[in-house]
Amino acid sequence: MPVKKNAISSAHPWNVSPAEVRDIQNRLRHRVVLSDRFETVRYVGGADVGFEDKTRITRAAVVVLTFPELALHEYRIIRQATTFPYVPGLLSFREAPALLAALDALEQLPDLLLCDGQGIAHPRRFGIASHIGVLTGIPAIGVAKTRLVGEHPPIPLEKGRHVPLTHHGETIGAVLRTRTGVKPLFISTGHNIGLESAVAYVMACVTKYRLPETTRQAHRLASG
DNA sequence: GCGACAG
DNA sequence: ATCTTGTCGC
Repeated sequence: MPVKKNAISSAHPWNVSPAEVRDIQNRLRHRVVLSDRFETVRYVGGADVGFEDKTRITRAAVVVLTFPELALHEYRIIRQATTFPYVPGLLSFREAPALLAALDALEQLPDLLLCDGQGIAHPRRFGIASHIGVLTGIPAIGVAKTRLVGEHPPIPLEKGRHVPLTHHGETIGAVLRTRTGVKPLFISTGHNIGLESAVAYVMACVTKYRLPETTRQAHRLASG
């Protein structure tokens, strides 16, 4: 029997060139919602991507954990040919297709999704977390390990402390210390969630490591 | 023209 | 991201 095709990827073209993708981002950026649009969170998801065969194969992993226990409930791994190069600012066109396919295969969609990468802390305010959030409607948070754009003051060393990340005079995210004395994480709204809530949920998903359990587990599966 | 630059 | 060993520090 034919495999059911991903409803989202079939409705949105991914076979585009680096020249026309910025227009797509500028067209979709206006759909991003910066406030909480969800109720009780029972399942939190984590999404990450890894590569095989010298980046020829994209390996996307999505995990669903119970919240607030953070126990693994379900996970999905999708492998497919890589079709887009890595270009700063265009990450979603390289990684989102496989991630959407993995999300589409889930039995239980998460109430909140933590994505590896930026949300609106992006040149055109449309990083991968926003892209996935807008296309799926799932509240999403951008959790990046390093900065793409923006400036910020020094961050206090204590766990939980955070400072605003600004760009062109506007707050686009927060630089969060998830563990005392450890390199901070760059948090930003992806879609359907406010920044303060995003920071709180990320901290609620952190146990004893710098990265939240969602991203840690997704990363573990995306690597092999 | 010279740097910066998610994963 | 991926290719890779040892090493510094709590």
